[in-house]
Amino acid sequence: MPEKTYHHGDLKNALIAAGIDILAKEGMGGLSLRKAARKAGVSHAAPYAHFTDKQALIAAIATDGHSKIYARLASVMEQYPGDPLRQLIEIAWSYIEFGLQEADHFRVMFSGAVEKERDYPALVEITGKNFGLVRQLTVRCQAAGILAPGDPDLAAVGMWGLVHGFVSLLLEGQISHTVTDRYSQRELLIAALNQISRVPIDLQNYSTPPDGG
Amino acid sequence: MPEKTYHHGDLKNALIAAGIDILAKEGMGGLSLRKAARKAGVSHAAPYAHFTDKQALIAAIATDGHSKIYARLASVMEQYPGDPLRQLIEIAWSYIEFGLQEADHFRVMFSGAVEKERDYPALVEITGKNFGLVRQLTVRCQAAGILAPGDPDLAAVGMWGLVHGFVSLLLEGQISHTVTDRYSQRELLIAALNQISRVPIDLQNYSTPPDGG
DNA sequence: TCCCTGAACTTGACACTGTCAAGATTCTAG
DNA sequence: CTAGAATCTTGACAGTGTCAAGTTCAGGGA
Repeated sequence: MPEKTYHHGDLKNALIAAGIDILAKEGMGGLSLRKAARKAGVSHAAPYAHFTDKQALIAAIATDGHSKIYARLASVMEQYPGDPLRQLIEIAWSYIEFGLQEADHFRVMFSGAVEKERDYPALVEITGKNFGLVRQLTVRCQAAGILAPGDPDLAAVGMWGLVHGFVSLLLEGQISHTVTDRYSQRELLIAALNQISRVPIDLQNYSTPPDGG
Repeated sequence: MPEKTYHHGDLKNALIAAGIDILAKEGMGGLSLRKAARKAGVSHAAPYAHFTDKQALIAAIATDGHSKIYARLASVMEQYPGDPLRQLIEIAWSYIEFGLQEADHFRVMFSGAVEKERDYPALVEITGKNFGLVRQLTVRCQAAGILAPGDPDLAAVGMWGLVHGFVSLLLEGQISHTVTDRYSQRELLIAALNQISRVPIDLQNYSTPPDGG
């Protein structure tokens, strides 16, 4: 049990956690430094000992989100070694699940909430790591004939773009309801992937994520 | 020259224009109702005669953005009748140009800044119209063998997702600099489109938008 | 042991924001 | 011409990001 001391002990992480919580419950508009401070049980100016800015807290929250995505994707990657098609599908699905479940956290990461990423090295590093993972997946899919051959960087941009754009449009309600009413999100994903896949993906075989996912 | 009268005359549109201007110069963080009011030369509470909320102004700005995109895309569509491949490429390019040139306006439209689109019928209508246009393009591309056959709604989601995701990732600096340093945005787009296109798109032929675009 | 330096935190202030209520002004339908 | 609606102003309130000054506390050197 943490004693109530003058020094919090782990305020920085407590503020990040509080911020993520506020984000989940009230969305971007409800997120404020003072509210996070209140939630962590400290005074309104305490955060300035750990974050230069509100921007800095937001950047930390975004960094946390990217780390969580990396952990998810890496875990899925390990789960299906030697099956790049399954890796592609389940990694995309995992990405989408995160986006839909943690919508506002996802938005903080990809919606320009962090105005100058350059200023936050940890953020730059983790986003680079994520791109590397996507690139790695791309290379394997190319070797397996799932994706077209060519510069893997270019293929990675196309593939990731497809998946990311799909979540974004879904998240912002840009996809007509005449479509979303007729198909499940999983079906929509498979269909989207089928547009870049060189081998046809049979909906039957991949209609649901396998158990133990 | 507009006289300085008590009644502004066109305050609603003036506020939208002011908002767009602020967005372009200071980004989302700099946008406030009071600043827009100041810019339009009215008192700080005047906007409430035309917008119930700050959200309502943001929704109006988003609606304006979607209309502008629609106008762009429709114009490109007319420019190349009977050439669906060119339509696909130049529509995608035009979409991307808007996103990159009017980055913050674009973000307002696609980043959850409008929390309840449902409440803004004009916004819902124009986004539906845009999806219709994308769908129309998709059908033509399918007929020409450029996109895989099948439910055009599904194909539209995949195609639009690809383009939209590409802009979003570019805009938020998620694409590794090792990639963006080596290729122009136009090249990246062509490469991305090549991943969903059934017919290979020769970079040579489409490296630049044709004159008069 | 004492002190002292720096980090972590509090208190108080400032300008700015979204929003509401009350009043002033102008437009327009009858 | 007049009544009511639409538009706009003024003034207020709570909440916000941020800074400056002071308070508490942990750890190291004497």
